Amino acid sequence: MTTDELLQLLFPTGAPYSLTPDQQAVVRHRRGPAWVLAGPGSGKTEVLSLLALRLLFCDDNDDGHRIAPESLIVTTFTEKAARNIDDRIRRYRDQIVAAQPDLAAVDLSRLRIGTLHSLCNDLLQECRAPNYQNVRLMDEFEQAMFVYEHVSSDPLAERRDLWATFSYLFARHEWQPTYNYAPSRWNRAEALTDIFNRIVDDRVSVPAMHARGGNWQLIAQLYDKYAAAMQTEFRCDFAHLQLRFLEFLGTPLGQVFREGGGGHSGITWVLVDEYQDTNLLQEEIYLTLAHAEPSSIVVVGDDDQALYRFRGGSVECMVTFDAACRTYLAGTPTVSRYPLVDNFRSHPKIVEFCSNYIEAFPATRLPGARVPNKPRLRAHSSISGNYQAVGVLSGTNINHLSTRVAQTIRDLRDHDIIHDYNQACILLASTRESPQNALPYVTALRAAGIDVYNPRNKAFVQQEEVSALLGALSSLLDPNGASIPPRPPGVAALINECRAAYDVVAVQHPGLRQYIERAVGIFRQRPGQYVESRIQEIIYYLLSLDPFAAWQNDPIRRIRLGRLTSIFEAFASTPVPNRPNVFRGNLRTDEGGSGAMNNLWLLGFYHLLFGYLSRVGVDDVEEEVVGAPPGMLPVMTIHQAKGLEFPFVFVGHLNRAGQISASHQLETALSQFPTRPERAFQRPPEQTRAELDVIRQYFVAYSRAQNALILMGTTAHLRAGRPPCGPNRQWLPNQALPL
DNA sequence: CTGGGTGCAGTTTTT
DNA sequence: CTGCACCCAG
Repeated sequence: MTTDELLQLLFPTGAPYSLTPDQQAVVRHRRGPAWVLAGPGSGKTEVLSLLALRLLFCDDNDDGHRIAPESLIVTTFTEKAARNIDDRIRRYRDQIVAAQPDLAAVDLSRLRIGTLHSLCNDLLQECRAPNYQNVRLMDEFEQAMFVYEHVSSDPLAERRDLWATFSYLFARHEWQPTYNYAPSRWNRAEALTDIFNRIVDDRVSVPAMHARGGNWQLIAQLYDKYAAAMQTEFRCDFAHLQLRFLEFLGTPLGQVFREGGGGHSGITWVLVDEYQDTNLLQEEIYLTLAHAEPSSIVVVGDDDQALYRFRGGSVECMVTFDAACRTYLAGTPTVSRYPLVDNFRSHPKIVEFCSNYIEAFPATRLPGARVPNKPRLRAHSSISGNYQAVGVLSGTNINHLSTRVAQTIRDLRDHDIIHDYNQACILLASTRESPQNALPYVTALRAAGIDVYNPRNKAFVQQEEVSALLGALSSLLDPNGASIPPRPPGVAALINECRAAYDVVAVQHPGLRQYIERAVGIFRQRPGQYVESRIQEIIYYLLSLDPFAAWQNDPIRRIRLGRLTSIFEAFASTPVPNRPNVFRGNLRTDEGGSGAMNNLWLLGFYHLLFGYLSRVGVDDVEEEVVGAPPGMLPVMTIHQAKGLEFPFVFVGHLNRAGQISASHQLETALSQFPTRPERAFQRPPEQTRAELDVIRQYFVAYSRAQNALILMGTTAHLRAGRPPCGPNRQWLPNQALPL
């Protein structure tokens, strides 16, 4: 099948939808590196999927053959986006095979498609990479626990003067450089975790840190200790997973994987979606994979939609992709540049608004902020009509504003402008239901009789079954609550909340209460001893008793309890240093015979487990289906809405200024030790980077809207004139919504 | 509409 | 402690 035949099959003449010449150019890309600059709603994922299909099914490729599925890597940043590409490829494949049954021989199960993390994990195991055998991959909580156990109590990490250099890693109320003591052990563990992840994601040279001496040398020593502990304990974190893969690519085995030989065909094409969220480590992986000529690597992204700096994402990788190719690739590669500027999603006024917005800020014109000479977006959707597609909704204060928003959405539904509440969406920086965040909106909406769908409200631990199980465990292991730490207050409050939740449940379920009382009695008779059972077994037993057993029949409650169990599992599986085969899950009773566990153990239990739950917050259960259930109005974070679209989009939190965060400061500090100096970026100052991050975040929010975009702000928000509202407010519509 | 005093609350995102 | 939101006086 030729490319022309493929396109004719999928988009027959006269069909309502066909590819534009710009899109076709990407699908027909022949060889070498390609840089696809895709604006919002430009069909970038579609184009990338079609390119993959062309490579797999068409025989008019550069070398006149179809690409073997295992020679093609298709990857992106989030699970959701990866599934999206996978679904599209499979759906089109069925159409192709229906028309040409002989193409059923193309085995898509061998296609390497997924997030980079999952590909690294799968490929390292498939290739039996020696540096990644029998390794347990740690999630964020396990990693922090691991650092707590193995690094944070090192005398080097207890030096106050060390932390004075990194004071920005601590919340103001946690620790300040003026204190005459070091930050708490748990705070140190979290700060070290941040630094270690950055070192790996940003390709920081640890030898250069050693050579610098002083505090940098201390950090380098602590990092080495962490890396060594992971080796001996057979653990790996997310960042090191990718580093292991990069190391593997440099070995002889890895070279066979890349370039073929011994029955393998090698990797010939690398397609990357959401490239604006790539970091330096990932960049090096992609370009190492594509190193050999003709280096067919296709990256697709929008530098204006970069959202993930906190995770090491460097928009500079997208902005300077041409320079990266010259650094890493063999020969002198020509980078083909494909702008996709046609927007198929939004009303022309919204498209114009978004273009004006992104160009209104002087910061976006600084070198390095955006891809040079990027063309403006062009409206190309079927949505039209001469109505006010972009408007402002304001109020004197947040409650007044929320009431008007709720009333407006109610009116949209009552007048059948939308047929279901899930055709509208409220986008906020944070959907936590606290007074500063989503609470006023959610309260006003519920008062107006609108059901709200807000799964990312961090309310997980507030759910009855979760707090009751935590409370039951606390009551079993610490019957009088004697070991509850008074500080930090948030942790103590959470523990007491959970115990109160258990008390309520215990009254109605004598079986549960009796089991716990019996267990306390047994512990009392065996002071100072290790207990036969581990904490996991106690939890499974508790789950077999009512009300937990009955709650397992409710699908949502069962998922919540499952999630809590896996958090316990992470907690319990952390090895205790210098004690072979002893884990946090092993229990030892108190010397005094009080029925409680060993006091030190309990402090860890409270500080680590409850501390984690109270500080980080765990999101409540989310539906697998994207978008809100029928009849419910979604309240979402902007990150969550990435890649989605809604007819009516309401955007709030227009007062969020660009705050310099720990990420920005760590990024600056570590950039003095580049592993690859030729890829060290000339970045704008921190304040400008922070401002650009906010501008981009709200660009994502605004470009979600199909039919109408409504900006929500109090008069004070709108007057403050900070991004995302200012400083040049010419782009703001001068007409408020009538109400 | 703006500036200042008072009072309250206390990041967010993912693998 | 700081920084914001809100309210009120001009």
